[in-house]
Amino acid sequence: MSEIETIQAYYAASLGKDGRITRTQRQILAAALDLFAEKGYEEVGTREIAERAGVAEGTIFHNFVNKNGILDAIMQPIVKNILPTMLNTLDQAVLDSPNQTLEAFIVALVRDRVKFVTRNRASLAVILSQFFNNAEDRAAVLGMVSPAILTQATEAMERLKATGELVEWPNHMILQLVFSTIGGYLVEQVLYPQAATLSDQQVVHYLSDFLVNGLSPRRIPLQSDNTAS
Amino acid sequence: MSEIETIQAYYAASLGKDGRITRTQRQILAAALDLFAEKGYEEVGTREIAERAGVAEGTIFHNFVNKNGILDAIMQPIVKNILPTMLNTLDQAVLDSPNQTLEAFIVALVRDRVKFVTRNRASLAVILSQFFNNAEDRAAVLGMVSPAILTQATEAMERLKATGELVEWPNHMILQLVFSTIGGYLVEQVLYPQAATLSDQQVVHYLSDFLVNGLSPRRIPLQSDNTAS
Amino acid sequence: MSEIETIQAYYAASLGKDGRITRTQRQILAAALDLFAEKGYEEVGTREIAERAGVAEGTIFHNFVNKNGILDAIMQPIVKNILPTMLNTLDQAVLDSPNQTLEAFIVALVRDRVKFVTRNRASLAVILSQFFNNAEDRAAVLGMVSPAILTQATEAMERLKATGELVEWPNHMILQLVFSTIGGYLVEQVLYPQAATLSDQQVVHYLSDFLVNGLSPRRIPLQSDNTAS
Amino acid sequence: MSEIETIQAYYAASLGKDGRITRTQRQILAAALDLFAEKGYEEVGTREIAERAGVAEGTIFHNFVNKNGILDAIMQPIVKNILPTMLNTLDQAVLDSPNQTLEAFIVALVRDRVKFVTRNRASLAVILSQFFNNAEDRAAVLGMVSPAILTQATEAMERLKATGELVEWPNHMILQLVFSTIGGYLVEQVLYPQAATLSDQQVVHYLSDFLVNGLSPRRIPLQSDNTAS
DNA sequence: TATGAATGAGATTTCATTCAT
DNA sequence: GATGAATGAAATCTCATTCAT
Repeated sequence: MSEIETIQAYYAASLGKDGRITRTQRQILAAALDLFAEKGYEEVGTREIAERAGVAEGTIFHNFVNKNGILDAIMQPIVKNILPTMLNTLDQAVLDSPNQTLEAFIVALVRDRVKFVTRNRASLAVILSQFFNNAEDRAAVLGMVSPAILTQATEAMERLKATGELVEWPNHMILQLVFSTIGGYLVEQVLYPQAATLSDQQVVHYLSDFLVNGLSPRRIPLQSDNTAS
Repeated sequence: MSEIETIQAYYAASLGKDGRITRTQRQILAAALDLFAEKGYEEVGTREIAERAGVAEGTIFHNFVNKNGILDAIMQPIVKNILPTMLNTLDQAVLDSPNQTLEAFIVALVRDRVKFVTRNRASLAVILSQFFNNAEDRAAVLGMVSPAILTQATEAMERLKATGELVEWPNHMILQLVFSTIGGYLVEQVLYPQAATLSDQQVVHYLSDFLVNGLSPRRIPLQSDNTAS
Repeated sequence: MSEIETIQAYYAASLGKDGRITRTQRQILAAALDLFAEKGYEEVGTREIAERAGVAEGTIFHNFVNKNGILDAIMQPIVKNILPTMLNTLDQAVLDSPNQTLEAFIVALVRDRVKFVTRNRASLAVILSQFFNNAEDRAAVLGMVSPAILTQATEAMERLKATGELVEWPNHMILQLVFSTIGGYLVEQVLYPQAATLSDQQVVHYLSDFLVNGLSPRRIPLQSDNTAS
Repeated sequence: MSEIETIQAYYAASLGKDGRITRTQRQILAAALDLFAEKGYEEVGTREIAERAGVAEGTIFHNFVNKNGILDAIMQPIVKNILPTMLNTLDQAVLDSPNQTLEAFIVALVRDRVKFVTRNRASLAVILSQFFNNAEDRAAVLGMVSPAILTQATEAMERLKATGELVEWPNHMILQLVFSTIGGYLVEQVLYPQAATLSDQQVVHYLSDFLVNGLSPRRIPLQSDNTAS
C-alpha cells in the first residue's frame, strides 16, 4: 500500500475543474459525511445537508448534480482507488517473496488494513452502510476485487499450503476467515469510534496472532493433547 | 438456545390477541421480508408490500400501525432472542461442565449460531442492513446486550483463562474475534444465499477449529519453533 | 316551556324499535358526546368513540348507520324538539298577556333559557360547535325559527314599543341584543362548565335587569344628567 | 388600538425573512381564508387551497410547513392582537380621563371593535369557528388574556363603580355582558356578511347605548317608577 | 345483535430537482 | 457560482364504512 491513505487526497481527481476541491464542496461533503454516517443515506435530506453545510440547497446540485453525486464523491475515492490499490499491494508483497511465512504475510496484510480503518472511519461507515443496503453499491465494492487478484490470492494460498504454512482448508473458507477477522475490527471501529482502548500496534498483534494460529496447520502435540484429555 | 430456532415461532408472542398470527399478517410479513431483504427497507413502499401480499394497503396499517411496525415485527423476535439465547448457551455450557475444554465450549456456541443463520437468512439480511443503516435500530440491537449478560460472558472467559484454556488477551478483544468469525459467516450467508458449497457440519468444524486454535494459549514449542525458523 | 328539558327524554322518540334506547346506544352516545364536546366532531374518529364506549367499531354503524347518525342523535332532540318548543312557549307567554311589561316578559324569557343551558351543557357545546362549523347544521338550527314565530315576535315588540315599554330601535337590533345576552351566557357555561359561581336565580336577575334597562326607553332625567356634565 | 386594523398588516411580522409577505404567500392565505370561512378548516383540503391559489401543493408546505401553519398564519395576527389592543384601549381611555363617564368609555370601546369586525370578517369567521371547535385553538385565544390584563380591566371597573358610573355587579358578570354584546354583533356580521342594513355609526350608537343603560347604576326614581306602576 | 378484520379513496406530507434571479 | 422559491410525483397514513362470522 502506498502513501495515499486519506480520502481528501482523492477528491481533487474527481471534483473541481482544475483538480481542486472548492471550499463549498468541502463544506457539503463534510456535512453529508457526518449525516450519512449518523443516519444513513436515505434518512438524510438534501435540505438538511445544505443547512449543516451552510449553503443553499441549489448549491448542492450545482456541485454534485445529484444527491447520489455526493455519495459517489464520498465512496468513489475509496472504492475506486484506495481499496484496489490495497489489494494490489497485498498481491505485490506475496509475489515479491514467494517463500514468505504465513506470519509475515498476515502481519503485513493486517497492519495495512488496521491503519487504513483508523484513518477513514467516517467514510467507511458510509460505505459499510451502503454495502449492506444497496445492491448496486455492494456490486461496486465487490466488483473492485478483480478476478486477476483473486487468482493471485488463490495461488498464494496454494503455495503456503504446499510449504506446510497453511491449513488444508478450502481457499474460500480461508479467505472468509481472514476477511471476517479484519472486517470485524472494521465494524467495531466504525460503530464505536470513541472506544479506542488499544493502540494500532496492539490490535495488529492480536489480529495477526489470532489469524496465524487459527490458520496454521494443526501440530501433532496439540492434537495428542486433545485426544489425551 | 434449544427449541426455538425459527422466527415464525416468535411472532405469536408479539402479534395477535391470543398469541396467534393471522393469515393476513403472515402474508404481509412474508411479502415485506422478501422485499426488504431484496431492496432494503427504504426502497420498498407500502403499496408494493400490499400488492405482493395480496391485501389492501390499509390492511397493513390495520395490522401493523406503521410501516415501521412491519420492520419491528420482523426484527423483534430475532433481536429479542438471538443474543440472549446465544449467551444462555454459553452460560449453560459453563454450568454443565465447569472444567470443559475451550473446544467443546466453542463448538456448542458455533453450532447453534450456524444453524440459526442457515434458518433465518432473510430476516437476518434485513436486520444486518438496518443495523448498519439506522442508528436507532442499531441501538435497539445493542441495547439488548444487558450488562448482566456481559458480566456472565466476562466471568466465563475469566474462568477459561484461569484453567489455561483461553489466551490471556483483553476480554473485549476475544469477544470481538468470536463475533467476527461468526458474523463473517452470517454476512456471507446473507449476501450469497445460493452459494452453499459446504454443509452446516463442515462450517461448524472449520469455524470452531479456527477459533479454538486462534484463541488457545500459545504453547512454548510453537513459539520456539517460530523463533527458530 | 314544558317539562321536557333533558335530552335523554327525547332519545326514545328517535332511536330503538319500541321507543327504547339500548344500553349500547347510550354508551355510544355518551362516549361521542364527551369526545365531540372536547375535540369537535371532525377530530373524533369512530374508532375512538368505539373504544371509549367499550363496543366494537361495527356496532356504531349497526346502531347509528353513519358517523353523522351519532351527531344527529345528539343534536336532533334539541334542535327538532326542545328549541322549537321553547320558542313557541315564549310566543304563548306573549300572547297570553298582551299588555305585559317588558320586565315580566324578559324575565320569563331569560329564566327558561338559563335553566335549559344549565341542564344541557354538553349537548349545547356540540351544537354550538357545529353551528359555527357546518353551514348545513347552522341552517338546521336557524331553520327551526319558523317565520310565524318571527312574525309574532315582531308583533310583540311593536306592541311593547307602542306602550312605551321598549326603545324605538329596529326590531332586528333588539332581537340581536337579546340573543347576544342570552347567547353570551350560553357560551360561558359551555366553555367553562366548572366555574359556576352564581346561582341560576342570580344569573336570571342580572341578565334580566341588564336587558330591561338596556332596552327601556331613555328617561328624560338620564339624558339631562348626561348633558349637564 | 389605533392604526393597525387590518390583518394584512400583521402578516409581515410573522412571515417572510425581512418582514415581507410574498406574493405566493398572499395568494395561499387568501385562498385558504376564503375556503376556511366558507367550509370550515377540516373540510378544506390542501389540494383545494393550492388549486385556488394557483400554486403547486408542495408550495404550501414550502411556505407554511403544515396545513395547520396556514391556519396559524391567519389566526395569529388577530389572536395576538385583538384582545390586547382591546384592553389597551380600555386602559388608555381610563388614563386619559380618569373621571370619564361610563358612556364615553364604552363608546370608545365599542367603536373600535365594530370597526375591527367590519374589516376582518372572513378571518374572524375562521377564528370563531376554530374557537368553538378546537380545544387547542380555544386555549390559544383564551391564553392570551394574561392575568395582568385582567387585573387592569378589574381596576377600571372598580374605579367606575367607585365614581358611581357602573352598576355594583360582579366584575365577572359585567365583563360577560360587554363581551356578549360585542360578540353578538361579531357573530351576526360573520354569519350574514351581506345583510349590513345599518351603518357602523348606527351600530356603535345602539350597542353603546344599550350597554351604558344596561350597566348604569339603577336610579332611585326609576326603581320607584317601576314599583309604582 | 355484535363483532372487528378488511377495505380503498383520499388526505397530508416529503423531497430531490429545476430554474429564474 | 450561488441562491432559494417553486414544483409535483410519490410516499405514508387516516378513516368511515362494509361484511362475513
